[in-house]
Amino acid sequence: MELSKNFIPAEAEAKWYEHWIQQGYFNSQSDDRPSYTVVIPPPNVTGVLHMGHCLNNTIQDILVRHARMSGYNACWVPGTDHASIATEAKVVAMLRERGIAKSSLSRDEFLTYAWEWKEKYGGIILQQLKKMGCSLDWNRTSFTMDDAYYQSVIGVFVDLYRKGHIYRGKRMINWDVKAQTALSDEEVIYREVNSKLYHLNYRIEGDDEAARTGITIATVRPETILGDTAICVHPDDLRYQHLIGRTAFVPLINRRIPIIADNYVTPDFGTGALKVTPAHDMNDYQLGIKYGLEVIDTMNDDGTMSEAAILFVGEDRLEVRKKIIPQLEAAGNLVKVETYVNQVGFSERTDAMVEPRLSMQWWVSMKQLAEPALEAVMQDEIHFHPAKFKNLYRHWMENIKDWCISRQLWWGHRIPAYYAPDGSFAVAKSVEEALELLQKEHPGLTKEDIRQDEGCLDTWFSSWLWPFEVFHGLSQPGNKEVNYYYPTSTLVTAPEIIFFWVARMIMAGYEYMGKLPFRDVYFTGIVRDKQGRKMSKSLGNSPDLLGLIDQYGADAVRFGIMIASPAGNDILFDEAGLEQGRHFNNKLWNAMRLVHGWKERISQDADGGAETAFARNWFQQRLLSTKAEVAEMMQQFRLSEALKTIYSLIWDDYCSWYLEWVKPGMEQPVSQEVYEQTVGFFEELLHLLHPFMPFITEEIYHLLRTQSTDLCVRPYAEITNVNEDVLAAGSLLQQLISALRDARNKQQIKPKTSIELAIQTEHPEKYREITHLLSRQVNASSIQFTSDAIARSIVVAVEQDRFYISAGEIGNTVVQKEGLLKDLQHQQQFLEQVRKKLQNEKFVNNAKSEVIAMERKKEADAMARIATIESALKELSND
RNA sequence: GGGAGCAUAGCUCAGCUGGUUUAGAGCAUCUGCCUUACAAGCAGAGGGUCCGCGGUUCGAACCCGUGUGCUCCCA
Repeated sequence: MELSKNFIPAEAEAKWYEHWIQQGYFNSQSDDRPSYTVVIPPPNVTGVLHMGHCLNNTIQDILVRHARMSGYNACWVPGTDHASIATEAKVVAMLRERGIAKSSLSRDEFLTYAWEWKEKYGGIILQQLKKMGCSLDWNRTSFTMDDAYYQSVIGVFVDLYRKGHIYRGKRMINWDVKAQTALSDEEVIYREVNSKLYHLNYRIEGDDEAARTGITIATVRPETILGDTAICVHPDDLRYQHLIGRTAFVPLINRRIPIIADNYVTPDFGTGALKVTPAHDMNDYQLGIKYGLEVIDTMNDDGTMSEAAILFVGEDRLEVRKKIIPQLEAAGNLVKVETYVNQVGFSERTDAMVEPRLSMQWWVSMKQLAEPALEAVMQDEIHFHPAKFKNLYRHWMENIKDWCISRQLWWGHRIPAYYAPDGSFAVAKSVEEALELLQKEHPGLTKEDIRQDEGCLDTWFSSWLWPFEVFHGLSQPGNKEVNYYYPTSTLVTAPEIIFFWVARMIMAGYEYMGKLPFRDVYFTGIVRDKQGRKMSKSLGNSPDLLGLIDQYGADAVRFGIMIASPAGNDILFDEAGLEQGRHFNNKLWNAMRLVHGWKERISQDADGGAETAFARNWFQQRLLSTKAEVAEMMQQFRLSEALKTIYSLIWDDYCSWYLEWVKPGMEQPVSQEVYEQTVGFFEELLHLLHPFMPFITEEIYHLLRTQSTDLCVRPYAEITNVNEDVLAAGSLLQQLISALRDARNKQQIKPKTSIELAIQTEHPEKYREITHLLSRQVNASSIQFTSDAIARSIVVAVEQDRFYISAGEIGNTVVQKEGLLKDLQHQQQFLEQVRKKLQNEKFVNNAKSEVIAMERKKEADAMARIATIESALKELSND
């Protein structure tokens, strides 16, 4: 078979993904193996794959593939959430393009269009995950608005309402004027904005000095003065003492408002006098309650001024903000204008400037639900990786606020509350049930008389059920599937959604399943660009992931993103990482080509067997010990380190050392034994790497030799004990080869020039087995043992032994001498440090015996090296 | 204003319970090699007051305190 010079990712990726799917490897059915379950954090149905998804899903795939090969029944559930605000915005945009206004449609008509949109564009992201090699069980694809799921969400609402955890209340909320819906606190993004701080003077009732002077407040939202119902000052503020209790007039409309005192006011901000607008500011609202102030809502749903504003009715509040100033100036109320930078909230979905607003909404009271959820994490029933997120979690859970779950949207789970004409309402799963409930109070009521709440529920109110409802844990309680797969094993997510998703899933898990939803939570970092900026659509710094996969291959992309991403630390995305991944592909490919080429050179009479025994024995142990290390790292979710370890095992140990050691000479035959073992090692390396880079490993696995099964489902073998002596002998050899090569380099001995090597040691048996290896690796024509120094040679010291290099002409004694002197100084300093330790009685008494033994060996080695260097120096001066 | 985190080579970062030949990797740099697996490569090298200052300890990059600088989250 003809092998291409380089690995071609696109072909292998398409081929193997299809094969895996055909074989049904990713489909899980409950059986008697232990389960390893992961539910995907459902991406928005509107979403397309970005770097965050890439990182997150690569990690999940690594965990799932690793579990699958470790004997677990691995199940990774895909799906999407309905993303009510984002999807509704997309649908509205689609309708606009077709010339249809949402307001011209009935709810049902609109939803028909929405489903049409969802079927057509929704879930593109799931197709993209396949490109990355994600081993998801596609038979289980879930959606938060699937029929059964929908009913479960409604059921939970009704249940929580009946338990008293859900209530309806008029409260201050964040209002998105574009989407015309309430937003939860988490959906508001605060940004610094250059604003203007207007100083406005309010006239005061009366005709004394104070009244003539008036009182000056400062505001960045002058249009809200139309809703002012008080002015507040600090009770200790000497400037305003005499005004407390008097009456001021709102400019332009001359509403009479009281001047009150409360220590909420910061005297040194602005003028120290605060205008109070209870309907349009969170804090003002609290003041309003405290002092029984009137609440005047001056804004309509769409952000225009309402009738209550008296002026500018029907005009947008941001327009009014500009237009009101000349009028205030003309009326003599404008004192001055300052520039001012403040934090302003914007809608995460529509980017509209969010208006705090008083509104009737549905709430979940969180305190009781939070308790077991906090406990579970603090008691390590659920493990966070890294654990530092426990602090963050605790802080939030201990200061938890009620959750606003209603949204004034149509796309989503419609709130199951039904109103009678008089405004009384019932919460029930169906209109019939609601009618029954309402009829208790209103006997004559008919179905036609009652109407369902127009709003729908926050998307998170459905996704908090995800870990069990994807297995129908609520819709078919206690079914076989949920019993088997729940609690799930590991949740992989971004720390950004620790509150609105992770915490709430934990609450729902305990509330509805009576059990934790997952045992481990792995928090990924946030993917940033090279300059450390968060990736975002508006910055346009998000690379096109599918383009990168085309360019580098999925394995290289997975490698690139994983190699630089320790758990919980942000990663600066750099294409250099992907390049490294591509180089690694190339390395693997070429190692395969080398080994592959030996197949035709296998010969019964080849005498490679004995010669390479040392190398094979060493690598076997090296492989074993690395496998143990990797297993340990996987256990601890140190995935990036595990990958680095495997990378180095393959590149350095296998390719650079092992293959060079066992490689037959030019045109030389290779023994069956060496060939088999080398291929076997290679397979194990691919096996170890497979969860990280599934495509190339599967491809090479099958190119190496005919396989009875696929790598994808090959189980890992038990890890046996490691022979440390063999490892030590190997690393001694490596050290020796490097030192001799270094000496050759420093003396500028050309690679092609062979040397003669003499070894002076008290333990020649240490080297007997490796002399032929050594001679090949350092290009020595002969190796002998000597009891005396060799004249006119370069001496190299390794541990307590000396190695003399002789070559045709060894030139530069000056360079050699300089090098030796530098090394001598280094060794002496080192020895001094070691001795200082050993002479310290407290050290000798307190330290562990292994540590002391190590120090003694360091001392002996250093002394031997110093002696070697000194004698070499003497030789040089004799010349 | 409240909370959390980070600071290690030119750059990006590892370094788990304090002791592993006076701190590791990748990239970048330098030297020598087109050695028929791989120049997307090979063999080597240089490069660090582990942010400053105190402390605990026989021993600190690691633990404690403090200062400085940066980042994030919440209001």
